[in-house]
Amino acid sequence: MATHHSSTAIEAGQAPPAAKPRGCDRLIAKLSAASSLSSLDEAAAREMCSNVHHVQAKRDIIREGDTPEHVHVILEGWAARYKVLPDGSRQIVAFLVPGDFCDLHGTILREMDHGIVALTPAKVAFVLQKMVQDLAIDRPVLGRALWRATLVDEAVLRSWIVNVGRREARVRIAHLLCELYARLALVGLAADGEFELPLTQEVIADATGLTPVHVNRMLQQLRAEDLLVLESGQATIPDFAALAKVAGFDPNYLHRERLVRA
Amino acid sequence: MATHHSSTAIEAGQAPPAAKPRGCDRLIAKLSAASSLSSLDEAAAREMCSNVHHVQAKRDIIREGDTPEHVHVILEGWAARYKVLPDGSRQIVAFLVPGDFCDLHGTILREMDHGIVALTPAKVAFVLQKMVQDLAIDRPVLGRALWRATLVDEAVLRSWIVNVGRREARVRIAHLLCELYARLALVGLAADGEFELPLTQEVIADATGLTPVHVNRMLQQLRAEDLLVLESGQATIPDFAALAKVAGFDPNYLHRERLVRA
DNA sequence: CGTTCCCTTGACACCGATCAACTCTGGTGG
DNA sequence: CCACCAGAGTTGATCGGTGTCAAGGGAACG
Repeated sequence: MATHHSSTAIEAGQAPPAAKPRGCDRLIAKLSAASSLSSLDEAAAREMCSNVHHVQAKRDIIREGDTPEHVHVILEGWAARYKVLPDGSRQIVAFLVPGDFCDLHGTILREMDHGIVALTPAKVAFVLQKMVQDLAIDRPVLGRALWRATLVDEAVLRSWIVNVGRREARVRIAHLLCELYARLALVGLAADGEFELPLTQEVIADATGLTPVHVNRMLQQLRAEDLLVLESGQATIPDFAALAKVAGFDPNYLHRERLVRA
Repeated sequence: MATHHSSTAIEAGQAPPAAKPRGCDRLIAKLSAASSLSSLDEAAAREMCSNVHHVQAKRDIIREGDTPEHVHVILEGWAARYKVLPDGSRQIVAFLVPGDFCDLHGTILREMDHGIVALTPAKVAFVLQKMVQDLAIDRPVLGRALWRATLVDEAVLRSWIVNVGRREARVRIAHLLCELYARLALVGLAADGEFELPLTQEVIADATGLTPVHVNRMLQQLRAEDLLVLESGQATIPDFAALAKVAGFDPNYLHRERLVRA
């Protein structure tokens, strides 16, 4: 059900009449984070969002082994990259939020080496790979922004390796929360320490390399320390600096030139 | 002590007279893995290797926070990407072997979010970023190969998250060994189950999220199972299929179109 | 009003960390 | 030539963080 993304204060104030697909606003916010886009660039980005599909929660957007013809962009909702092991266990290797690309690498690498699943009902733009390639050539600023997004994704992957490799459970979860807050803030989906967090504890477990049971206990601990408030999919971080300190969170790896907040 | 990279059968058969810097052969082997390079492309790649520096073991090639002016390419020896945590512990997030790029992302991202350290004495090509950028435009096939290399690196990062997140110690190490073998084979530095592995157990520990003590025990176990032979920096995998089975190793994520071996 | 999904709790087992010592090797210098 | 030293590998004893298993509770949904 469309419980997530009830319109926020940020979205309000726009002309309500024309049902303009504001999903792509997130994409544009993200792409213009480094270098501001010209109106032509922005129009091109908007055109990418013209072919929108709705995906149900728990449905795969792409499967491992697929050779996608489109580049997929998350416009609304959450998704996750994941790999499954022979024993059936799952490791989530990235969370995808509005504005994120699922498979920009599909333009160069033939086959998906992992799957992408919708964690909530989601709106996903399907962009023909050819269109992306042409765009990258015709609009170099935009092309560069696309590559930039890929490289930041890579930096996030490195950060995740550190997270699962060297941090203990409680800190690991704290770091994940800090990252999600920072990334959501960048696209206007988090502010004042609050954001929607439509993740089950099992999903968090699969992302942090823990078990759901232990995630539960660690979340309780974070709540007991007043570092986190969770209620019905809404997360509140009362004191971001405090949480960041516990997590050892240094946002430099997100490469936000335009700072959102410390 | 140039103990590593004693000339192999593969390297033999070339004209020995001119001291041609064959370090770049590894680079070319890697870049031509997907699409064969024209002689012009190859010449361009060779030119990238013209400015070679020697780096001592344990010296940083780049530090976190640096804004490099060059793209660095490993021509000989091993290096590692790493991040250090507030408590001083280190997590290695990638191994770099001959043919690998240290910081192709430097052309787009300003600041390094991690350091790169030489694990052995190494030869490193310093290429001006501008040269790389021009090359990527003038020689599109080569430019594409560069991006391809970046995307494969990204796939390897995902694989590492799975490794530290969901595999137990022994299997984790086995998987790392499989990956290294496959990658080295691609550039002609591994064959017949043998390759040089100049890593201390501490380094392996930092890469797998374990302690040196436990790495030691797990390596002993792998040896006791006849899955691995280690002697003075030389690794032998008597039965790759068996090790791959233990590791749950599926090389698809390395995106080798030109298969080296199963 | 039962079913399903998710969160929660407790008892217990175990993998891997920690701490500390010892060996072995190669290198260095007296 | 031998004493010494530093770095790497090895071993054993013990501790603790997470996993595992199992059961119960609560909210949303049909």
